[in-house]
Amino acid sequence: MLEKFNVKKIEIFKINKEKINVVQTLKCGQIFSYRQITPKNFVVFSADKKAEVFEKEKHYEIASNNSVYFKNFFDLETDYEKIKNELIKDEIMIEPVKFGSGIRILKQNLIEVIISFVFSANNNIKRITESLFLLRKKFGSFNGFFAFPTLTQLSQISENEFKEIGAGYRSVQLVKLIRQLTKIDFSVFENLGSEEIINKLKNLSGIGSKVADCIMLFGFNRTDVFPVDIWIEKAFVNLFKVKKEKTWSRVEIRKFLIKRYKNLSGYAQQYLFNYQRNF
DNA sequence: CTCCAGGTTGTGT
DNA sequence: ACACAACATGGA
Repeated sequence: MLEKFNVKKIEIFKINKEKINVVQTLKCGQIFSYRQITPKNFVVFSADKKAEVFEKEKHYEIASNNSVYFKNFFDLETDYEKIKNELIKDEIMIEPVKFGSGIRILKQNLIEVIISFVFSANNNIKRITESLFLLRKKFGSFNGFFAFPTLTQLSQISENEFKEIGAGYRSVQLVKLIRQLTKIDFSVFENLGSEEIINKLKNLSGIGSKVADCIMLFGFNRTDVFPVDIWIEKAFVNLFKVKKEKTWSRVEIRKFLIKRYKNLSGYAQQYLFNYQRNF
């Protein structure tokens, strides 16, 4: 019946709550493209795909016509118990890990992550979310919902149109950035070391050290990076017993934390960010 | 009115 | 290499 109209069938799959806390995962700042309908019902958008999440007693029901994509998206294969047990060997991490124990790092769409985190610079989450919603609504394809604009669609957007959706002074950077992105073959990035990719990213308009690290973590799923923003600065001062006379730069904080958490830095960052922001 | 928000950039030393 | 003001915008 549905096939006649070339509509993919909506599938439902379940995720045990041991595996993930969807509320924590969506609200910890890594993703801007979701909506909370009721306390137990969320809609998540990624690129041109959509999933609806229903919280039940002991599991979540995920309804989507891209179930394969979202099974990967929620990062269900990674052994977070192992990661958390390793991290809490550091006493400082015990509370943050306990507080955000259901957080998973989502495997998001690369272009969406890049554009989203350029919007995030010197901005607040409420405004970022609103701007990105308007971006999808005004420039994304509609197929029951508004998809994130493709690179081709993004490259049609003018500086003024970016200003209209609240991008502010980032509008110039975004237009430049998108032009640069169209000339990049990201498939070769997979084989590069993290520092190499970061250097390439930092050459792009609107991308500095922190946004580059976010792209690494949320777009490339590299966990040997540590995005240091205002909240990590606060967490660092509050939780780590460092000399108070010295004022630590973000570069120094990043280096200190990566040396401490190594290839688990990205996970540690999410726990600390979430703890500092929401506790 | 001033300060802040998941910072980056250009310019100065 | 590091420091620092300027940069839109809406909310507190």
